[in-house]
Amino acid sequence: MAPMNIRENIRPGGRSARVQASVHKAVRGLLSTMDRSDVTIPLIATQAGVTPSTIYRRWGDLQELLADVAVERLRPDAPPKDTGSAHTDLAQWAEQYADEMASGPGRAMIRDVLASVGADTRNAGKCCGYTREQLQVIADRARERGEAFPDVETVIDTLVAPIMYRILFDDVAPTSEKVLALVECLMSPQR
Amino acid sequence: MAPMNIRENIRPGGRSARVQASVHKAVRGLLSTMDRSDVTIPLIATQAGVTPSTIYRRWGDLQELLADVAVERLRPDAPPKDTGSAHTDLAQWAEQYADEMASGPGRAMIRDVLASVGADTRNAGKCCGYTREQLQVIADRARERGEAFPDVETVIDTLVAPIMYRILFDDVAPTSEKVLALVECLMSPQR
DNA sequence: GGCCTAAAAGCAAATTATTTGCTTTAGTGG
DNA sequence: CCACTAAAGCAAATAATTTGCTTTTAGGCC
Repeated sequence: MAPMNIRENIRPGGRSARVQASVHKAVRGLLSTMDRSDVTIPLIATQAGVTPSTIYRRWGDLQELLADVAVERLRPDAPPKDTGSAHTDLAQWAEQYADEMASGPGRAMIRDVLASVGADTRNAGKCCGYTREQLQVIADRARERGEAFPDVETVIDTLVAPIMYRILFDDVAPTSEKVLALVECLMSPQR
Repeated sequence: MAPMNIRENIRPGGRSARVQASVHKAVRGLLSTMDRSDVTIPLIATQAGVTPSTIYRRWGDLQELLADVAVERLRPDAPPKDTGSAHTDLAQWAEQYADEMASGPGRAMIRDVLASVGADTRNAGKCCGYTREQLQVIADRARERGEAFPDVETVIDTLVAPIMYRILFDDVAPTSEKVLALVECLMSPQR
């Protein structure tokens, strides 16, 4: 009933860390090979060289585990590229964001993250947080350069939210033109 | 493996329709009583007076069934209220939409809908379709009155998407002021 | 280093959910 | 009214999940 929560502080070299790593790796491997509906906890356990009960006790159920893996994969590995101006920084970031999120694996990861209910793990919140951080980097860079740049929350409302909405509900990747138009609308002077 | 798909054409008075109705009713009843993680297919089957295998064969798994029920509950039961002007029509609709979607049951239903993968049932698409229809009614009314009104897709990008994004990823209901500000931005003359 | 402790993992039995082959029933069209 | 088909029931087989208990492991302390 009450699901597991995933501990935040795992000593880096310890057994917990090794188990977590091998389970995550097993999940990634299996998801890349087979249909998600065929991935089960006993299967993952076998792949990871771990007993199923370990996974049940640590993650609670498949959904939480998939969400945990997805959040990690959705974490950006680098700050947005510095292209010389805030406008092009944002445009480039947005195009990449839209592409990644609209891809098959991207969509699956978003679904996994949203489907997990875990009130304390706040998976969806983490993803949103990553996006905010990335946008903040662009915003800070703009300020250093003395360029005008809208509030990060405004960028989320105007640019990120529509991209995500289309992907989630319309099952459509916004075209590059559409994304650029949204960026334009955000960065154009009359704001 | 290959999940069930839910038939579109069920003869109204038939046995299928009765089974569907009693299963849906059982799901709604159970969801209102207990935690969603305690709701299982055997339980629903018992409540509905049906065998579990019937549910498995028709819906495939719990997720698909919950999504099926959720889509039905998310369908608006009436067109948006006619308040005399497009601006107020939209404001009123948006506030109600935000409230409903941000409520506990609303969020749960959205999650259920998004979590179901069923490529042919297109649950999320249906929800989005309902929203479009509602907005189109407001737009048509505006046109009849000779009022200016933005494109429905623009309304989705500017108003609906941010509301939904905040609910899904930030776990926050947009405040009434925020919603009204978005409406304002959409309906203000400089667009 | 060796011992103690707590946390996490393994194991296996019990429970519960899911799948499946076959039978029965209800609705439809001749 | 009878035959046919689609969906439901039933029950046995399989698979997943939970749980109590045992074992291992890493960290802290002499």
